[in-house]
Amino acid sequence: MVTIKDIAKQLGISVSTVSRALNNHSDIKKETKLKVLETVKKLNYRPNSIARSLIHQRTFTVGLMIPDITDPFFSTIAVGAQELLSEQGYQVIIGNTLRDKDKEKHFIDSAIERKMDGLIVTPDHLDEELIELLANLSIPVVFLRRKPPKKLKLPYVDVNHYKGACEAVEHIISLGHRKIGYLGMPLESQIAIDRFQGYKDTLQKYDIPYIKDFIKLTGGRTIQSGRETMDQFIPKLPQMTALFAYNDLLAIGALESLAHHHIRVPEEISIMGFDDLEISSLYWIQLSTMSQPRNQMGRYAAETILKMMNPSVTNEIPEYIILDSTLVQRNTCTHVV
Amino acid sequence: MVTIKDIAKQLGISVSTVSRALNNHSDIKKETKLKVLETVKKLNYRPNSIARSLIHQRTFTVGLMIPDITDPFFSTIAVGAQELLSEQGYQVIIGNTLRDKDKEKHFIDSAIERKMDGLIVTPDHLDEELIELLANLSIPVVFLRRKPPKKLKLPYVDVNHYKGACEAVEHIISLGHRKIGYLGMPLESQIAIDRFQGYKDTLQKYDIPYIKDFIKLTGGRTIQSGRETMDQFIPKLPQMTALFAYNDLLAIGALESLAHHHIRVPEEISIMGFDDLEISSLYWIQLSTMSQPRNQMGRYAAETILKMMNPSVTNEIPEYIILDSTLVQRNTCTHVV
DNA sequence: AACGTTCTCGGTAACGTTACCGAAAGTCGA
DNA sequence: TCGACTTTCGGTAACGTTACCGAGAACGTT
Repeated sequence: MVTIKDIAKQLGISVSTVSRALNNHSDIKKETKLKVLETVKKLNYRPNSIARSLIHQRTFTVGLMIPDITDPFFSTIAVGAQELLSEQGYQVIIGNTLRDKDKEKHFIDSAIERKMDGLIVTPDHLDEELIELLANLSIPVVFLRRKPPKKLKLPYVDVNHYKGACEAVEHIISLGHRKIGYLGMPLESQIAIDRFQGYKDTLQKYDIPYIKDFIKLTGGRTIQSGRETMDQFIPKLPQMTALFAYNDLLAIGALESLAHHHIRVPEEISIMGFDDLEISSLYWIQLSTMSQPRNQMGRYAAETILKMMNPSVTNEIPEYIILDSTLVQRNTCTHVV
Repeated sequence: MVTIKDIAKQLGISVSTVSRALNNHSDIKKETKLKVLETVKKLNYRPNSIARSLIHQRTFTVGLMIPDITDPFFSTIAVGAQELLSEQGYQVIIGNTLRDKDKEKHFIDSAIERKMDGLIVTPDHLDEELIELLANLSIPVVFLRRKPPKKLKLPYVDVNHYKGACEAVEHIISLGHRKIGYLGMPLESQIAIDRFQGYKDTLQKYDIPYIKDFIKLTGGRTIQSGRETMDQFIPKLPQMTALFAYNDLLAIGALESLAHHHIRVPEEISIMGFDDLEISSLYWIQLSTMSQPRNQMGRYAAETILKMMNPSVTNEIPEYIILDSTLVQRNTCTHVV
């Protein structure tokens, strides 16, 4: 490998002079600087950022821990974060955890040992061990899509799931529906709780009775599980005129089930999703849904971590950034007949 | 930051002894080793892999350059590569180029400066400059989804696009079709050339005349552009009984267009795709297609780069790995009436 | 008791780079 | 021509770690 020493030797000058030439210091003659740059090209020298990192105690890398890059939801967030960070010279290291606890822990370990400058995380398994790990971290951390436990006192970026659910249900109600079901996830995550609460509170706000038979919770977060759960819904269907799903995947699963049972959407039942995935705008689906600003979430998380990594008086670090989701009206939600 | 020095100081021993304790060397007393490990825990010491890299001249990082992580096609490849590499202690750094030439160049630059141990690339803009850059690289490089130019002499992993196209068209023919159109990409990439050639050669093999009007090439690789191009096809449609599309996105665009024009698939026309995306198995689409072993491609690329990074006599480095695609029969391809 | 062997440890240099300090050379005005 | 200042450079130490060599202690053998 060609190093700064080789250049110094070649020109008969010292390494410190070469270093200064390469880093645009002022105390160097223009002539020698040019000679150095010339030799750099000739020898195809490339600075070793490893050595640089060791001195500066900065690696210009940021870790981004997400559950699944295969999921367009998260990859879009990742792209948003990456765009901003790479503009600032940071390398983004994606940790794909597949919602596996050991992988989450392993990634944070690796972030410590590789001396990343910051960390953006969407942890799934936030148990005592992981909290302890994050608490002892000496680098900035931003939470994404999850409020950090009080103990941690870290900034976070999320959308207002509660408000989004309220608006979704409110829209359904504004179309005249009164018998509105909910197809959701078990109340194990805060997001699931918030969206369900939004559903319930909005019903109450409009004096619509809460009917337990209109609620069905699924196991997985896949189209398949949405479909299977909807199959169980079908018998009670005549009473229901609209259904609010926890997310687009479940909604699409429901659409599959309904199509399979020859129940017309939206004529016989209206369906509302949450997320606005790419596939939701497909010709055959055209799902009405709440769109989340995914790319922006990534960007805001990046912006926050940048502020934390480069502290200055003028840069206030926000406690949290809560974004709004927006209603996207397509073809699965219409006036009750 | 707590370093190896702090541990040495705390115990009144030398840093080299601590280092040997941490690296399982034999010339150390069990007693002192235990004391060291104890202090490591007490002080929450973490080895600094940056410093380690500097000495060992290895960073245990591998760069993975892909056009778009948002595309499930590439993210699945990435996951496959990541699985294998992280098992071996490597960190994967994903470079999302968005098919932008500057970003490709920038990522390779960054790979050099950060002293990555290896590189897996799917370059889009393989011009002289980029070839030169790759040629001067002192680290192993594996090409993915693209044959490297002769000048480079690097191993590559790909599927046999020609053979896949042949099998697809052969399957269509076996269903009795003789009037088979092609909806493709401009012949700018090798993949586009191979698939088109497979289409043409198979027609010839079965003495089916090649009709120019049955060929339409699109601009983009999106559903949208597939749809728009299909709209132009519609007038000539009565003569055609089947259509082979360059990939699933174009095929789905075609399905949209056909649905919009109330032309029934597969009753009036059969459609065949290539790639087997997740959405192709959706209830409303059920696209017959050629499935590419995406995860495996990533794994093989990882396996190859691992062999190159850890040379030994027993490990032969393959010149190339060509995988087969497999026919997935769904509902868009049926017997001609 | 003297010897060779094994076990255990410390000191030093090195990886590639930059910060810092001091010194030599050049410049300028009086 | 002299001092003061500026310009330009080199040497050294440091970042955190490991490889290498040599030395002392402990041990057993004759």
